[in-house]
Amino acid sequence: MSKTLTKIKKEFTQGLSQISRFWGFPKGMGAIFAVLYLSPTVLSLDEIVKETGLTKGAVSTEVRTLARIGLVHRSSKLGDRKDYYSAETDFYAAIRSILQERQNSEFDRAVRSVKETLTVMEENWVEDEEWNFVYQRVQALQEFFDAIDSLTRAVIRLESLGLSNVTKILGVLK
Amino acid sequence: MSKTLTKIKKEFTQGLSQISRFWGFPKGMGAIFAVLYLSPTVLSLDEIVKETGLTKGAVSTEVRTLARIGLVHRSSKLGDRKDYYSAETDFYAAIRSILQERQNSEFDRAVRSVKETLTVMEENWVEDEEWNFVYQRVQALQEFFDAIDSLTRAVIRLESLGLSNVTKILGVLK
DNA sequence: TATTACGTTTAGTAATTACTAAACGTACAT
DNA sequence: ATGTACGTTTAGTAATTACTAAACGTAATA
Repeated sequence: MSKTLTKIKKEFTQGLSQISRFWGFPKGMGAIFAVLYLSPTVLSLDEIVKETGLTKGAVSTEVRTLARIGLVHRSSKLGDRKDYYSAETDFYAAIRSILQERQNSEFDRAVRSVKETLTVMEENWVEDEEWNFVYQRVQALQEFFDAIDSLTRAVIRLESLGLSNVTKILGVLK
Repeated sequence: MSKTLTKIKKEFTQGLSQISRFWGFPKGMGAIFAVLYLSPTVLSLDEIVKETGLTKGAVSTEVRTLARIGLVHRSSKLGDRKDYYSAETDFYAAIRSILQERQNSEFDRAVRSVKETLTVMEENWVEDEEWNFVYQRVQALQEFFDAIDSLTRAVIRLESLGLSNVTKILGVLK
């Protein structure tokens, strides 16, 4: 019977690995999270190594980024120098955390560059048909990015993006 | 003067390439879209090749997937066997299209596998502490996925996810 | 001060993904 | 039917990313 449980855990882990890869994260990251998520107790780095089959190095770095984005938590026990890890179970909190993380990233730099293009054009304005066309298009894209940005900021600001809020949104969208 | 415009276009294209890569698409895809987006006229495949510096093969395949997800449109002129491409300018429409695309994908399969885990457990139920624990966790994740799924479906259903709707959402989220 | 038990870093390898170059297929034009 | 102008497919290469193995640093323990 517990044999079955092991199998179920393995399948679940595979599923999360795929989802992880789909969102552009290493699949090992999904596996690590899955193992922690299904564990009733906190796990040490070596235990994660054993469960996932990854090496210590890989788990060390990936568990760190998982902690950074808030999907796992690191803790320690007194008189024990191992670190212990557990999964965040509030996924909405995790999403917020991920969004926040992404705001400071490469992506934001790129989005800013669009805005800069816009100001550069305004400062060196040329009265020209194509110039005008390009300007309008860049502007439209920039407005779109701004809308997205407002949305993510709003989500980040929420204390809790719980089911209730999701329901509210669904209500508005009818 | 037009020299400046060329430069601006290039910078813009680079920005979109980065954004594209950030979201897990090939950076060439971003470049192709950028070129089309800034062009006042529809462009043939060879023109895109010239503008992006990619090869015909690459542009051919990537422009196809761009068309599939609705970010560019293919058209043709009578008495001309070239295909011509233009960029979708309604980004909200594009988002809808992308979401729709993703629903039929690998991702959805993985999400379904979580649900299957759940039913498998229900059918082979074992009265056991850990079993119970695992079941509850899997169930919680599944509910989360369902919430996300409702949201994306709602977004897809909207005829237009315009600024007005975004504003509405922001209003609800306060 | 040496030993042990850990986590981290690093240097190299495997796997994946994006891309190129060129062959190919097709339809139209001669 | 042959040549030409296109888009597509394919087979191989380059670049990137995920991972491994092992050296390393550090702090507690003897």
